[in-house]
Amino acid sequence: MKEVKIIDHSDKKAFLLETAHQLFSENGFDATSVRMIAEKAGMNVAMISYYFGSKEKLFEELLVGKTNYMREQLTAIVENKDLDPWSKIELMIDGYSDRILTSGGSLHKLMMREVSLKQRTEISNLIEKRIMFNLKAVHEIIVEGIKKKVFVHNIDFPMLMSTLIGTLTQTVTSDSMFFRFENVDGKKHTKKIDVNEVNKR
Amino acid sequence: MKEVKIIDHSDKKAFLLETAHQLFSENGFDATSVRMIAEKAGMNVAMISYYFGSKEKLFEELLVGKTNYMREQLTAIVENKDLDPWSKIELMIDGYSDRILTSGGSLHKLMMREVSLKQRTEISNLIEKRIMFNLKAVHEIIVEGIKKKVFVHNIDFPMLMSTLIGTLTQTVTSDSMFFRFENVDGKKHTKKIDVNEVNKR
DNA sequence: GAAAATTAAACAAACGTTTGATTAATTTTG
DNA sequence: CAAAATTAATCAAACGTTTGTTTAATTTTC
Repeated sequence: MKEVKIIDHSDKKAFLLETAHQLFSENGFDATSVRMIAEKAGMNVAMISYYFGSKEKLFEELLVGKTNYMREQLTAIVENKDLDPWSKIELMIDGYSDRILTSGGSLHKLMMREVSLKQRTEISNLIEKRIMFNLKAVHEIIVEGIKKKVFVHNIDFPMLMSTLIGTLTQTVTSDSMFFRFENVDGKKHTKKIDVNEVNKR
Repeated sequence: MKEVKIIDHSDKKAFLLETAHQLFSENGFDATSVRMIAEKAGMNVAMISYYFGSKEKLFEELLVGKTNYMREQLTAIVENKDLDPWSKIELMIDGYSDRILTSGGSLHKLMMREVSLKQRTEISNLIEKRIMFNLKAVHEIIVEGIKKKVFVHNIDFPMLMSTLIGTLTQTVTSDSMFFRFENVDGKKHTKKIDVNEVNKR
């Protein structure tokens, strides 16, 4: 009889993914070799091909996995009838900051870097698709807000998003530069200012 | 006899630099091989080592050369006594947009990508040094503006610069995404909005 | 004809991936 | 239930390419 067949090759697979995530974030996709990943994970190189098929596939799986959670969370916020547009926006930004920007390897930085290279078209398209989904969610909220007259109408949506995401990316990417000047008080600063940023619109 | 000498000796070096600039921008540093550069430039691979010593040195020389012009232009603006702070800011942004963002291979994108990888520390530091110089210039203008009471005081400078540069970078990097939504009317749009952005502060 | 420029060829190192063997666990047989 | 067959996981080694760089020979230049 067939009981519960828990072949837990998900443990090692997950660990490989997490290790790759870290290394990709630090060095980028190209400069991270499969041997580096395997070594840091304490496993054999062949396991990467064995589990994922290829280095690119590993990256894709990493991307899909990491963005899935946020995806769910996002749709939940959008479809929640009990929240007004303002709260939705705030919840969204909070979630984004916490989960994507600050989490260990900074997935956001990694994604932005890869999408800026049109070289690996497969991966770029995958990332774009995922980001577009989130953009649509934000767009919906804003449209709803306009309809309910909570927002001033005629917002330049592309520009707003460029500003928002751009600022976040920039802050994460090169805090070492800009914040070498003065009055820094940590990461919370960023989030707050960004909410204000939205408010101004 | 040699009539028109179309091929100037020093031109080849410059041509290599220009070709490398284009390829680096498209594919990134890692994914651009010296053979690609040489082939596209119609020269032998060994010429890169011959002229520059190494691939990294080529990149550094490219960086220094491309940023030097802007550097001069920038100091000229800052030290110009006939300009009020507002004009200076506008001139600066105009110059930046035209020369860095829109020019062929987008040096800006390339620099931002490389600085976000702390991997090649030599190059990262070089880029950071160059950018810091420009930041200081902008900072001076703002300080001057505050002293002359033209700007509202207490500007959060790091945040301002993050917003500004971040937005620009984002727009250049992924216009394909954000502007897939609506009301786009070209690149001029970006520049204008950014000036307004500054105005708001 | 010496110096500089340019070339083809070769270099070791690193890359991602495949292979064939080995182990251990599980399932199928008789 | 034990023996045989099958499966999944893991490994070291090697695969063929490609990488950046160097060498040594040849051509171009002045």
